[in-house]
Amino acid sequence: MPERKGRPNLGPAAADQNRSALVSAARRIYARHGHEVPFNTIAKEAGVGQGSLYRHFPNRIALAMAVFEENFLELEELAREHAADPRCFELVFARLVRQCVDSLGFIGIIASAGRDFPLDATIGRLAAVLTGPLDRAQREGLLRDTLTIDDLLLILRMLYGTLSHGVPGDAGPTVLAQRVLDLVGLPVRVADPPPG
Amino acid sequence: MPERKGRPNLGPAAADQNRSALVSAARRIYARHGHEVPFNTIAKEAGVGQGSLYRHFPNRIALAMAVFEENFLELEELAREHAADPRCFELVFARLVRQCVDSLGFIGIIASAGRDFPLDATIGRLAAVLTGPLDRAQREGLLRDTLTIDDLLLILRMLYGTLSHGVPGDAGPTVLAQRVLDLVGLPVRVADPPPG
Amino acid sequence: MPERKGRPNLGPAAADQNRSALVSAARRIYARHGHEVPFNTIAKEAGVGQGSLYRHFPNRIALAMAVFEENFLELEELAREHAADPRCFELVFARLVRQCVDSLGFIGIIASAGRDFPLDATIGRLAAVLTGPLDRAQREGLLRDTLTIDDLLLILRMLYGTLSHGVPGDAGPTVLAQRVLDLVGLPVRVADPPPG
Amino acid sequence: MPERKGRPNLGPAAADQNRSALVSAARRIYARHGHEVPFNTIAKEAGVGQGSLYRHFPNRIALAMAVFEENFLELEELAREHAADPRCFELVFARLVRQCVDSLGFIGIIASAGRDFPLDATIGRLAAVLTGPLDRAQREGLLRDTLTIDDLLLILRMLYGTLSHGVPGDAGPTVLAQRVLDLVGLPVRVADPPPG
DNA sequence: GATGAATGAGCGTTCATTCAT
DNA sequence: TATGAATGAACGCTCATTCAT
Repeated sequence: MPERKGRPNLGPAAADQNRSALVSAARRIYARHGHEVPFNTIAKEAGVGQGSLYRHFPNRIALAMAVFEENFLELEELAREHAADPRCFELVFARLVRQCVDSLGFIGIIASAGRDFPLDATIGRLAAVLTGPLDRAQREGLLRDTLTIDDLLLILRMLYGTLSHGVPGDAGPTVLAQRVLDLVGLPVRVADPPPG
Repeated sequence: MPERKGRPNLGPAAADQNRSALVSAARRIYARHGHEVPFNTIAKEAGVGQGSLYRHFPNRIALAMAVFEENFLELEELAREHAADPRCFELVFARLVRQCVDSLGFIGIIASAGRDFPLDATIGRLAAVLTGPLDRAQREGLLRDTLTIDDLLLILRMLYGTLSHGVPGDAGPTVLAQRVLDLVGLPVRVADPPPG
Repeated sequence: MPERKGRPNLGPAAADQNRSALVSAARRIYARHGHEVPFNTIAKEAGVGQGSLYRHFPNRIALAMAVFEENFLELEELAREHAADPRCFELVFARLVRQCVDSLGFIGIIASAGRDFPLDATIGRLAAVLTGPLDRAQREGLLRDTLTIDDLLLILRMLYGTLSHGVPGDAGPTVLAQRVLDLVGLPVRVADPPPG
Repeated sequence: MPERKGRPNLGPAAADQNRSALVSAARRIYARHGHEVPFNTIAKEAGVGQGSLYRHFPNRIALAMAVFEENFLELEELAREHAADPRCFELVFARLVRQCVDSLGFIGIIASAGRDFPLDATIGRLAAVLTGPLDRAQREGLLRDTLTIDDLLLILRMLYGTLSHGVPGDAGPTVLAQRVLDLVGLPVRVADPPPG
């Protein structure tokens, strides 16, 4: 007489559903409570057993990587689509900032992983998406010539660092991000968050 | 059945020594491991019992406050001494940046205290030290007129945010801080850390 | 790095077993050492991890409540069964006294919870079980008319108070309880404890 | 340059003062918070160093004993003064009840000392004070003949037990004590507490 | 594959007791 | 003798991780 109570066991069929439920639960939870919530909070929010969480993502880093993968794909596609557009840089960077704002928790996981996580590949991939658009923007005279990829990476880090420490009376993260970009003199307009 | 062996009890005379031993142990530990180390790691590093740690600093925030108090006094004295100097702003801000670099862990404590710690007084005090020097520097034409106190506070936050998430292959924090200042266009030269 | 050796994990199937093991361990431990033993002594006695103790009973009060619930059900059933019996009061009250003797530790938890535990509902439920039998016994002339429900509650409190402070050379609790009842002139005979 | 701060060290002269300050601080504290307050709370309330507390009373039991000694002297004197009075029992017992109400905390110390404290001597002394008055009262027909010294001791225990577990909405202890005495049929009127 | 109970190491904190001054 | 700082064992509780079903 199995399955007496609790969530029904839907069997293997539910695997994919569970996986995405976990990712979006993580987005919600991390946005609300930061990345230091007990790991199984996410399982609960996703309506999934704790074992399933561990099966899909053996640790927090794996979860973050999954989100980054989505983010990268989106970014790379955007860059490809607008390769010919002189304003490509602004488009891509604005989207990147948007992602950064939306994925604070996942970045936080990586940030606090320290040497447990080799950052090089991720940074390389980020540099790769940005290089083309940056060059182009500089050739068009839309961006000062002295700005390097490393500067952009540092700016991203500043952005994350600034946003990651919420303060009671803060302006919303979008507004704050815009102020940061303005202060470093980057002519990029942060888009509003997607509705929902 | 306490105190059977181990550390000798040096008596009340050691109180002040212990207090400063705790503060400097905290500086060391936080610099090496971030502000999330178990609290009593600090007691161990200071060579002091856990109870003494709690006697001197009933919680992490109290420890941070003690350090901030020292920092503020130093800053306020510096501002007073150089009130007449046109380069006062640079001196004070450079020192502030230095303190920020050296006190990352303590700032981290406050940053993660959230609503448990009323930030207003601290921010007000910071604004108060900076206002005079900022005005003066702008009158002297050493700083662009559009820069507000709020911008400075945001820059400090960016600075802290950037430094607070150490990354394996990082340049030293001093170098990183300098790059941040350069990126936001603040003509301030970060001093080298005091030896020792 | 949990669960490297030691107790085997018997899986969820053991949940119910564990729960009752905890309750009966608590009965044993509280009887032997009073309700102020470290909470996880009970886990150890039950042969169960500390986490399981907290899963089943998030705090001492929850443990006491579980026992009271059992006790109340027993009492209410007894009252129902013997509703027609003129000696119903004696039966019910004797059982109640028996429970009181056997559950001293759990009562102690509640008694020391102070304002953390709203006693009203529990007292109300107790009053409810006793009212019918009391009336009946008075109508039958088996009990003096002046005795109120409040008196009964006070007697119970006296009983608990008396038993709760064990004294080295004490007579057994059953004997002591009987002496208390005799002193207050309640014609109730305390049953012997159930064997085992 | 001794005595830089804090309470002045008055030297040996203050010994007696300190001792009584400690006892009356203990009365206040125990009345307000029960006997489980941290031991040095009493030193603080007395305005005395923690070392002095331990010098005068090496443990809680010693403190309780000191109070009991006072109580016994008072009781014995009262019994002696009124030896000829037929109402001696009532006087003495009422006073005893009053002491019991006022010294709940100290009794609690003893009650929770278990086997660490040999109760026999204390009980013997109590029995000794009560025997004469009890006999006399029975001879006078003021008390039922069946009442033994052991009954009286049990009544005291019931009294303490009842009062020791405060309950949020309780009537004052004096009122409660009276109800207990009435329930056990002891014709004794509990005096009001001494003012102050 | 999914479920969720079980495990126990580890951190924060308190407090009894000691002891240099 | 008085003072009060120092010590560290012990408890409450959380949560990462494992594993029987």
